[in-house]
Amino acid sequence: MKPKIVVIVGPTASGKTALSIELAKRINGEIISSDSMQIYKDMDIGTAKVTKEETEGIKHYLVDCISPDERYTVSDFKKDAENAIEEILAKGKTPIVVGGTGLYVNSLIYGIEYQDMKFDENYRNELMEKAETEYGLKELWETANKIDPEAMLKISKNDKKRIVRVLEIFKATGKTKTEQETLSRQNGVKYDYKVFGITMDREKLYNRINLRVDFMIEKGLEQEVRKLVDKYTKFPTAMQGLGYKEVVEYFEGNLTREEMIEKIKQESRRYAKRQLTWFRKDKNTIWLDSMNDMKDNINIILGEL
RNA sequence: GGCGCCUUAGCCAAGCGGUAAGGCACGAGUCUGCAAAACUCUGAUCAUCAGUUCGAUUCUGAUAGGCGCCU
Repeated sequence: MKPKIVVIVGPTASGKTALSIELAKRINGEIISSDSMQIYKDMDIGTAKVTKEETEGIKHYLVDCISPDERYTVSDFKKDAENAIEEILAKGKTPIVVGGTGLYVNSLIYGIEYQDMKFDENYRNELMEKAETEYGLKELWETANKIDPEAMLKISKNDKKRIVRVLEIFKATGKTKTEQETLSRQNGVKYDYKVFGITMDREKLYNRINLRVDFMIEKGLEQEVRKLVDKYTKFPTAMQGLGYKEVVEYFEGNLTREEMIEKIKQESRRYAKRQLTWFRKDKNTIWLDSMNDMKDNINIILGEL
């Protein structure tokens, strides 16, 4: 029988952290974060990373372990998360995967196997530069369409990132994206994942997000970003983090402080909406209302294990 | 009190006689190596009333609201 693994997903500010820690205490579990931004060091306030006190001694994996100037991707996550799962299982404990990055979560629950493939920075830059012009982008799309017409059926002609990706895969592996995806599904899923999603009345959620952003500012988000840009010179992905890029814009004088705060709130709300769209798609997810008593939600989870 | 200007979807904003560009937000959705990213879909009869006209958001007048200047 495959080991059972609890997965908790939900939009930002829905209360995933608190629920997961309570659950971990209850079932002798340890937590694996599936959050593409909390993985970075020196980014604590803006990512609402769990604090030492909040963990109540529960061990967290994949939090605070990558330098913001490093490149980290789903495939790294998949590998690291499975290692963590093995480590936790070896201790006789239960792994609890918690986080809001749908892409990362899917790599686990659908058992997607990523092939070894080196990242060619120059090639990407070259393609992205070409994609900047309307004609260049069209050309890239046509090239991609010759290589993998099946994949292009689902990719918009304006979707620079995905068009470029099709070409990157082909250059690096000689295989098409479609072939690559078939291979990625060969091995099947290793564990018995039980996915729980946290929901909340939309208006309440948006309210919580607004308050949380105000709190981040109060706690010194601006200083955190200042230190970050002073300490590191490049940010392959970390600067995509919500709240970070907006503060940088404010530093550069492109936004007033008020505008910056408003923008972080708005972008966070939109992010939460996209997360809900993502998680709703999986029909096996068991939904928990965040407004319920936490004990009740924990009991629902226990009932499924 | 006088003179002038303005009034287009939740917000910003083109059009200025032939039956309403665009951007943002909201909502819905996509998602296999940047994913807190990227991308897709989706809304109005033009402040109100009356007139001119084959036809008005576009012209005229009145009314309401706003802005500026003057006394």
